[in-house]
Amino acid sequence: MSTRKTTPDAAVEQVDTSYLESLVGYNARRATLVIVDAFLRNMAVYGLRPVDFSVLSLIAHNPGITSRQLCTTLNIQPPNLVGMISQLQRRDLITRRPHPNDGRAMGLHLTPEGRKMMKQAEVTASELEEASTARLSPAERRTLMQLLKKIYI
Amino acid sequence: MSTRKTTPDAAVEQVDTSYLESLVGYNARRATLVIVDAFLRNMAVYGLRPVDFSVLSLIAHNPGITSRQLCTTLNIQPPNLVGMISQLQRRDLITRRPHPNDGRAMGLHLTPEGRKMMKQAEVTASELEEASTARLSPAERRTLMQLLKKIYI
DNA sequence: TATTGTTATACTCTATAACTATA
DNA sequence: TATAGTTATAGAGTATAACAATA
Repeated sequence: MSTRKTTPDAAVEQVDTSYLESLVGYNARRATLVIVDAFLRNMAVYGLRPVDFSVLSLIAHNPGITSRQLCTTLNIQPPNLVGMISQLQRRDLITRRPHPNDGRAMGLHLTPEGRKMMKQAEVTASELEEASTARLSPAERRTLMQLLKKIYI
Repeated sequence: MSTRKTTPDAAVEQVDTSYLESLVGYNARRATLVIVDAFLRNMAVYGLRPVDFSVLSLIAHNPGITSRQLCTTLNIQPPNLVGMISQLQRRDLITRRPHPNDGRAMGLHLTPEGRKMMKQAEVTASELEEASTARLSPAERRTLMQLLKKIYI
């Protein structure tokens, strides 16, 4: 049997997070959550979540893109895109036209209203980026994106 | 009425993602998903999701921490932590002991089995970090974490 | 009166199986 | 036989309201 005295429990005053903060994954997740939160607040006026903005932005810069291409690019499961597309169509932000080469697919395009809204939304997104990275210099911001790309590309 | 000819739709061959890739939020989210995916695969042998690992790691480095402190530190809603804690307790990885100063709270501690498992799990997590950031030099890895902290702290 | 931990519950997000129309 | 889009559905993740016990 042990002769060591049993130390009474002490309360934790300050939580030590140094180990978790030494992990890239933890830091990347925390930073992402902060930016996504800011995005949700600032994009609420357009009624756009991050995924809606990504979808509309890809359609804006790739007129005629198909749902399949959106799914592959954004890692969305096809069934989960269906509702988003029909909602954006009901809001008269996008139209679906027959694909020129593939009778199974539909090409997605912004409507004039969609174009007008995205022009403003991309300005808001840029302002939001500036605010989220306010403590970074332009050079640090470029470095950060290069390093993040080295992880996921 | 317009005299402009209607251009027939063209198919999108290569999806242009350059705009999205100019946003820190997009890059941070994509990098996080890659690391989380690797985490899920490598930590499955321990039956730990990222949140379980974070909780156990904080308990390991802060013996006696309360549920409330875990929630605040990890941005978890208290009702969502209850199930995790009881599951970790059922797996005999943690114990709950009365808090020394606060009769409402319970102090959380690792069991010997919990300590043994987390010792291995943290080694796996470190290996995983190395693999996820294999294309980064040690200096770049340090820079990346500094820049991410500048966003979320 | 405020806080810790809890239950119940709802809402969102994500994933899978199976179908149709076309390639 | 494979692929684009769709439906139905299940599971995981996240959020809010309300309560008992204690501060």
